Amino acid sequence: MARKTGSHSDITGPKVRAAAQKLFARYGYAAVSMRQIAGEVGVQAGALYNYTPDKQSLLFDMMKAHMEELLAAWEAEPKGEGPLTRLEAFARFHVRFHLDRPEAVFIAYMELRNLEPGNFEVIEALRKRYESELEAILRDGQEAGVFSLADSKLTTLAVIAMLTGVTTWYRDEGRLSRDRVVGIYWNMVRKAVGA
Amino acid sequence: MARKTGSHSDITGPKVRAAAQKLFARYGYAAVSMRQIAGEVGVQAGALYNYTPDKQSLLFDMMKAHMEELLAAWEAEPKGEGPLTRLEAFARFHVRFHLDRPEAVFIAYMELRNLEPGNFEVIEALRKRYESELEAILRDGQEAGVFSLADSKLTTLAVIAMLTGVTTWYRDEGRLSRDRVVGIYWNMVRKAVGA
DNA sequence: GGTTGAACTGAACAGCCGTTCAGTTCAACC
DNA sequence: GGTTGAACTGAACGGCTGTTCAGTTCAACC
Repeated sequence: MARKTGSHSDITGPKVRAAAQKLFARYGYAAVSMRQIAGEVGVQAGALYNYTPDKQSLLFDMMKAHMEELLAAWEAEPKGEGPLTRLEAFARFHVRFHLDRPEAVFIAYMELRNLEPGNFEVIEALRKRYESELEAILRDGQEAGVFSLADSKLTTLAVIAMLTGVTTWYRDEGRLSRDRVVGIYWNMVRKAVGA
Repeated sequence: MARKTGSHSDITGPKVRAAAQKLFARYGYAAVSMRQIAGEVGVQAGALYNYTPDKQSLLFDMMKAHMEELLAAWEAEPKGEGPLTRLEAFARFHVRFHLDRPEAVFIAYMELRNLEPGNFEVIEALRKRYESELEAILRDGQEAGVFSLADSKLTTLAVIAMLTGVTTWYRDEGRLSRDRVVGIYWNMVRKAVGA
């Protein structure tokens, strides 16, 4: 029988994940100990094992959730018609989504090598599925004569690298507003694909 | 009196740096132990301390050397006249330089957070000096009416992110030759800045 | 061929690692 | 108010960490 109050698992569980995300993003997975995470949450290290089977799962679950959220959010995004409109939707969506989750993004790009082989494959597959969304748009636009690309695969990776790079420097208190940054990135992408 | 043969320090020293670079790039600084590095070199862990005062210096010296090599190489690069020519020189140089040193580049971008504060500042300053080289070109081109930029600072970071991204996917055995890749990236940069 | 000293070994140091688990706490229920 | 069980503590496990250092090796020199 589930208790309503007095039960902390639905509070501590998210706290554990939040603490792990914060610390992994700041210091890196390998440099963060379970005791540090526990300290951030306010419990002893042993208590963490009520919420995760091990440290690796903490990383993997967080990365998997991030990638699935990314794919689901893009699927739910209104995309409009035609390659140019869809590319604009993608560019704006990508920058906004990444600006909203700087920690998760940082971890997703930095901690791939700390995943055990089986876990790595899962995340890698999700990442490729996302990349193929952009590549499909670029190929469609290329065939329709809307874009002018030397190589759609290379362009896909170059565009994603450029857009994702926003997280390395953007700060909310900064000189440029979010909307302005999103608009500038979209403009650069548009020009880069020759549209 | 320095011995000519029989002395291994001029062999082991570079070996240590090479092993550290290889392992840091593959598994990350925090995940690599001094015993692993020693094993790669073929000595015991204690012997490493003939070549570095500590593990942190191994990382810092390698990153500092990389950044200084980057700046020196760019300084030595023939740049030509005018913003467009200089931008082309920069783009081609950047991609080529980074393709030649995938491990050092990877470490320089991934291990910043594992630098002690004082060391971090040094590397950060070198990185900013390099970025300002590109920004100067972009501002000159903007003022000369050759480029069309929404924001020179943002464009600087976006261009560098795009160009550096090449190291995440390029493989020598791949579909596209180095020269072809360099040319495609330059073309995307050129279009992105509106030239 | 005896001496020197750079290079290296191998063991030890204190301390932290991820993980386990018997025992304690205490709100929620009967 | 006694019982239950989820949540958590605190100590322990073996093993690994970066670093130190007395002792060994051995090529190069006098």
